[in-house]
Amino acid sequence: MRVSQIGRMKCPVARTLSIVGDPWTLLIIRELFLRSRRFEEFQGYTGMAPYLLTARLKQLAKDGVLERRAYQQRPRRYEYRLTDKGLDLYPLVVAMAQWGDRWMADAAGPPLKLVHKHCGLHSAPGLNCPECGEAVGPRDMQTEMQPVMLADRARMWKRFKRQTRAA
Amino acid sequence: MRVSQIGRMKCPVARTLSIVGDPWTLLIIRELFLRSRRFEEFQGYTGMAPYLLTARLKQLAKDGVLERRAYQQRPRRYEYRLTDKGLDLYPLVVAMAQWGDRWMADAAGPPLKLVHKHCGLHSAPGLNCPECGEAVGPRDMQTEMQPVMLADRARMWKRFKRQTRAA
DNA sequence: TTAGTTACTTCAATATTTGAAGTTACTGAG
DNA sequence: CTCAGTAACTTCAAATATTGAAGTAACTAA
Repeated sequence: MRVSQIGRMKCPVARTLSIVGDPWTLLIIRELFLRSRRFEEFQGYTGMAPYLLTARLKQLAKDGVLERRAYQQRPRRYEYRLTDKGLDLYPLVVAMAQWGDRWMADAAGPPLKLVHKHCGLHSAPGLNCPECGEAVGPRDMQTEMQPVMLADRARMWKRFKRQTRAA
Repeated sequence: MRVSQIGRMKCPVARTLSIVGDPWTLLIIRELFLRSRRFEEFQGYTGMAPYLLTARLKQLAKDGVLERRAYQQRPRRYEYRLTDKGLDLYPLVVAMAQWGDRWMADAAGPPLKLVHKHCGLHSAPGLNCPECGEAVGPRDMQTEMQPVMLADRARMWKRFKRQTRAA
């Protein structure tokens, strides 16, 4: 299977990966949340090749994660901004930031602080149940694959077994 | 800059990306949360080439995200399990699943349901402030880059400007 | 003896990424 | 009017990574 086919899986994680499952793409999204707007800023702060940056920005615009718009005419210059769809990636970025702080920290301390504007708490937000408010981890949740996903996985498994038998 | 250098940035998001910023890697992690344990399962349910799977599993074990251990001798067979470091990626996976459900859904309905064992709620958990309990989005948080990160970004910007001037 | 299982490895063809350099369309200084 | 500067790209060849198909190793069970 090709990377480009991942989005066809009947799985919400795979579908998300098909759009933001690439390190450069996620760095661009980080930059957008850090308020970078321009091509040059993305290039400078991520270090990626301009060719790749162009390709990724184009794809992200196509996917509706960001919007490209001219911020001046003559010479025409563009800026890039997160759409609502893009802004909704916030939990994903926060989850990455938290994990990095917890497991990849160095002596210099956390490079980034998140402050809740309302209560002033200096700490990263965590996952909570919207009903009872409790903090949740993997042990607290039961994962139930629905028929559509089970069928898709059965199909993949069958295909895999067919292929290995053929060899 | 190369993808392999991303982890050197003084940014928790970049550091996390250096370990799980790859679509195949994240699919493996999804599988682990779906209780897949064996090489064959990863191969079958992700569709990835065995060569790549070997490489990714080796790297993830090296990074401490999962553990490889023999579940039988003669013939020796291995299984892979998330470590605490790996289990702590749960918010990331949940964030991807939620975003996929919200923005990439199709008529068949959500492929995956998460049930909070304690209160029985069928819904995905969201990001909340650990202090005041409020749900938080990008507008509710203030992002403060610390000196170590600002310095690193200044260095990257300078390098970028130097390079473009040279051309 | 033969087929089957599981966990890989090898390889050549194909695709993507990288780094360096070049292009376009302007503005503002001298 | 010319020349340096800026922002946003494009082009290209070389290096690197992925793909799909096939093969291997070490067993077990019929």
